[in-house]
Amino acid sequence: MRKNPSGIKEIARRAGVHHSTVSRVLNAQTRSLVSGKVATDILHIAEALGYRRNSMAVGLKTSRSFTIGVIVPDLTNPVFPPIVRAVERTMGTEGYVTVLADTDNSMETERIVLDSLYSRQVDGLILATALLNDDIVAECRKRLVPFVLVNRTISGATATSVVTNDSYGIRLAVEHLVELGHRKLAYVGGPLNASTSKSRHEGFREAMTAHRLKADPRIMYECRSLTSDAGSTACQSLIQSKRRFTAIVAANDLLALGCYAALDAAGLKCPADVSVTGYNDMPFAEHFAPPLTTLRIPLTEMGNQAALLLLRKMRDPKTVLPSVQLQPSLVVRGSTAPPSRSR
Amino acid sequence: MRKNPSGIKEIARRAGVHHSTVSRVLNAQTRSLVSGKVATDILHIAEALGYRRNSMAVGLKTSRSFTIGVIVPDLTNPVFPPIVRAVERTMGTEGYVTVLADTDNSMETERIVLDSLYSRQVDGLILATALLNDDIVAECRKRLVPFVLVNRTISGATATSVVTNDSYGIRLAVEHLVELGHRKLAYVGGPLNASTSKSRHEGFREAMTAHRLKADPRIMYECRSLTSDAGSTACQSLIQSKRRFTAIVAANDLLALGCYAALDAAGLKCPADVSVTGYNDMPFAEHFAPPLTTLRIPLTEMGNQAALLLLRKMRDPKTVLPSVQLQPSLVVRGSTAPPSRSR
DNA sequence: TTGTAGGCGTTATCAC
DNA sequence: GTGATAACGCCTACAA
Repeated sequence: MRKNPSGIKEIARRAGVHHSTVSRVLNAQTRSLVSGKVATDILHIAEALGYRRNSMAVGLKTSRSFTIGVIVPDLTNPVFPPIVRAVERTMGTEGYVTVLADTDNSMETERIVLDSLYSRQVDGLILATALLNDDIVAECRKRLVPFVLVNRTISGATATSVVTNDSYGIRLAVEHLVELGHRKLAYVGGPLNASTSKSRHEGFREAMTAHRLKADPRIMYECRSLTSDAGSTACQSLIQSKRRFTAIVAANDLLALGCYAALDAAGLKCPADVSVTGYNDMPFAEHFAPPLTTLRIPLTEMGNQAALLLLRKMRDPKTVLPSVQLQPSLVVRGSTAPPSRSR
Repeated sequence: MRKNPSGIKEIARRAGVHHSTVSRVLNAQTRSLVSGKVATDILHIAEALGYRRNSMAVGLKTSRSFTIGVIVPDLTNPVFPPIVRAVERTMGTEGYVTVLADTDNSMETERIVLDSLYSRQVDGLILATALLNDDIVAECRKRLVPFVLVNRTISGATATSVVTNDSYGIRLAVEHLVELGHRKLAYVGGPLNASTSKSRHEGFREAMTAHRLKADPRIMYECRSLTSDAGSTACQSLIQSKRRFTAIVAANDLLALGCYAALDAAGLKCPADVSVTGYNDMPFAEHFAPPLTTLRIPLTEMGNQAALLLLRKMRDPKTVLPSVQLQPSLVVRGSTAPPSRSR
């Protein structure tokens, strides 16, 4: 009255061999140690029994779970699904399974999640949640779990990460607007404790300086979150400040969307009165009203690269892997136009 | 030279007790069996050692992994992230971890994924991929894994599922259009092997009949996939057919978006020339040009309910759980208006 | 080429 | 209340 009538022992019993032989056959690497006939026999029996190896037992023995964790701050932010999907797929082809965790932007739930993942013996981690100085990352290091950062990195960039060149991206946006004739550019950015927001912020200032324009801090906003609402609020203040501006550089598509709303509410037309640029080229950005001029970042590519790096790191934890930086590209659509004379 | 110097045995050694005692303390349920003093001692040591229970060992022993799988056809379809997120969160509070799998709409990868999940001893499954008669579902049944379907169900609805009332939703759309004065309604739907598409299709015909209108099969399309491209192609054929219609009922927001594109390409204005309704109220639908009139379905709620049902089923696999049907609600925005005189 | 034996970290069932 | 021991399903020297 065995519980699982399809374990390795059961197969051994039916094949009339010892279960260690079965084990060898069932592992591709050691299969060659077993005589061809016995091997095919065993394979057939296993097939007939619908045998599936018990990964918990394997994991316990080998202390490898073939599981990785990916942690995102908010899956409903359209940036993440393509990344997660790419990671899941790439890892899947190598036999890894992906545990997804959404921290809802909370350090505390991130810590809980991390604990849960550790206790599940994940072989590696992909973090899309890194802040500039991030305790969590420090802890991953201490625990010696291979990990790679994606989208954001930490200060000093001392961990291997896959990010895009954010300051360059913003520079492209600024240049585009300047070429259109804009001189008074406002900036609506995200929280400066994330590398992306920080680099974009800095990129904005540098690009302005490079064009001998002034990055006026009075028309630069730092939103607390990367949401449409936050962008809307910022843009509202901007309008109420009565300072002159003919274009808004937003550090994120959602923020840009918020700007749309605020402009609209104030009776300002985009792009006739005010041009707006976003960042990320999120899905469907081309369908917005107006279609959003923004920076495309290769999300799927980021996911793939991150997975590939993690795979290498898990294979050989000692190697120091180079970080990868991908290039954003400007996608010009309907939200930018030459400045209006009247502003 | 022990490998993991923070296992239950190490704690036992330091506390000068047997490791089974430690085990008892570390399990909330059995803690009361141990004397208070010993218990707190052990807890402290565990804390100091940064002890995390090894779930693989626990799983091997108890044959419960505290892991569930959620399988989606395409994570970049904006319907799924909110569902997945809700599932992950609800399961998380009960100590379960969520493995995400994206099948990319392929039965074959779904089967592979499923195998991988089985071998990981998942305690339950949430499937967002069900087709009307679905081998995969049949297999889950055979394997006796608790599962619940979400969004789509199977024919006969013989599995517990959390879905919305799709035919009712489409009826709302039709009624809205009829009230605006439309009589010639075209329909752009999805593949009929999914319950959602089928119910919406039927809902359309029923609603038309109920209003003494004809659901003209010559202006009803069945797209092969629920993508913007497919919708665009369908709408293109519709336009080229030269048949009269003043409104399009699309069975999905992405299809509706495709219709936007095709109308635009043909020089037709929405809603002035043609009204369009979608389905799902995907994120940012209100930002489209024009803002999309569509049916809102409670995605987060669906995820939560599915998780809750699964939790109950895992607790007691014998109970037959009732399916849940949620109601969609019409969100009227800018893509619908009274029909133009000239059409 | 195949069998033997021990153990991965934990829980469960005894006995003390 | 606590300890001893076996077992979960599998892998892996080592022996034969």
